[in-house]
Amino acid sequence: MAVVVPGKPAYQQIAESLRGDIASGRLPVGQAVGSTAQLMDRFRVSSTVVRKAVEQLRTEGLVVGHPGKGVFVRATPEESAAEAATIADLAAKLDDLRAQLEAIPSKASNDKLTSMGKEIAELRRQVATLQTHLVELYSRVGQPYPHGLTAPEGTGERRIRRA
Amino acid sequence: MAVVVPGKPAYQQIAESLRGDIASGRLPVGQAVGSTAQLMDRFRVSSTVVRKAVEQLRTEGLVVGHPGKGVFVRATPEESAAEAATIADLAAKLDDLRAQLEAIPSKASNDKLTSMGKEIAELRRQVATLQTHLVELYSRVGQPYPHGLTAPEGTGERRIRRA
DNA sequence: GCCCATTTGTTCGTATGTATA
DNA sequence: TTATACATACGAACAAATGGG
Repeated sequence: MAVVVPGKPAYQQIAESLRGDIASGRLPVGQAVGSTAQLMDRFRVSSTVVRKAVEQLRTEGLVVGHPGKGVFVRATPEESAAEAATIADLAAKLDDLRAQLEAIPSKASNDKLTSMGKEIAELRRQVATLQTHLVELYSRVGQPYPHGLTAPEGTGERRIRRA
Repeated sequence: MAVVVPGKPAYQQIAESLRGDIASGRLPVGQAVGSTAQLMDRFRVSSTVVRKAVEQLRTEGLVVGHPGKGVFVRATPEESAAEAATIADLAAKLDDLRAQLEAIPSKASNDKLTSMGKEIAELRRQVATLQTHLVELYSRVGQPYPHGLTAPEGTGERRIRRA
């Protein structure tokens, strides 16, 4: 029987317990962590404590809740820590995404996909817009935009110009 | 009079309001944000909503609470944005988006184009979701979204022409 | 030192709205 | 429609820390 002991908030103990289950694999990704009622009975606490513990795991990116279905494991603590990080990582991922988008038309050009080329182009424009906004977000937080991540060339005349 | 309107959770609205006050300097670092009772009277909500809003700011690292004294501003959103973990969501969605982009060329080679059209539609939906999260990221920083793109409709090109 | 009001943090119970099955 | 489940919201209570009398 899982039990909470005094000396530390109950919701933190429950969060640590569930976090350990996720890290050890007893709660694999995609598995439901159990409903609020089940966790209440398991740890012998009120609904408030259970929801607060689950909410903490949700903010950590470990679980995700779906109304009417349940709360499911989304990632392990290691995965979540790798995903987290700074805006720099986000910028790098976005740059990779843009590079792949620009590579698509060349691969699909040998086929009769010209109609879909416009769709791809639209996707590229949207990604380029996202990157532009990300650059602005950089300036607002006072961080320098990492190395020579250039603006998209073929999709527009957008120039990344930072102070 | 600060008032919460329906359509969005009250605790989120209050958190955004206080976050904006911190970002604008109306609540400088070291300043008390006001007791729970004061915020209850100011926003006309229950103690639960106030505590949940303050708790969110605390998890964001903007404020720090001292029992018996009060809750005080710890850092500005810009300062806290560097180590903000709220970007984890954005990074995860970018990973999913990139994974689907990698799957496109293979599908174009050994599959029909009909399924590829659905893939493109799904991609566009995810890019739209990404934009939404970027808007949220802006709000967390305390700055309004520069505007120019909202939800995607049709294939109409959106032109981002901001100063 | 002692009491007491204030304040945060935690916990309890309950109710409502919405989404899913 | 009914039942389940999460998210939000209401109110209340207690412990711990702070500060004033």
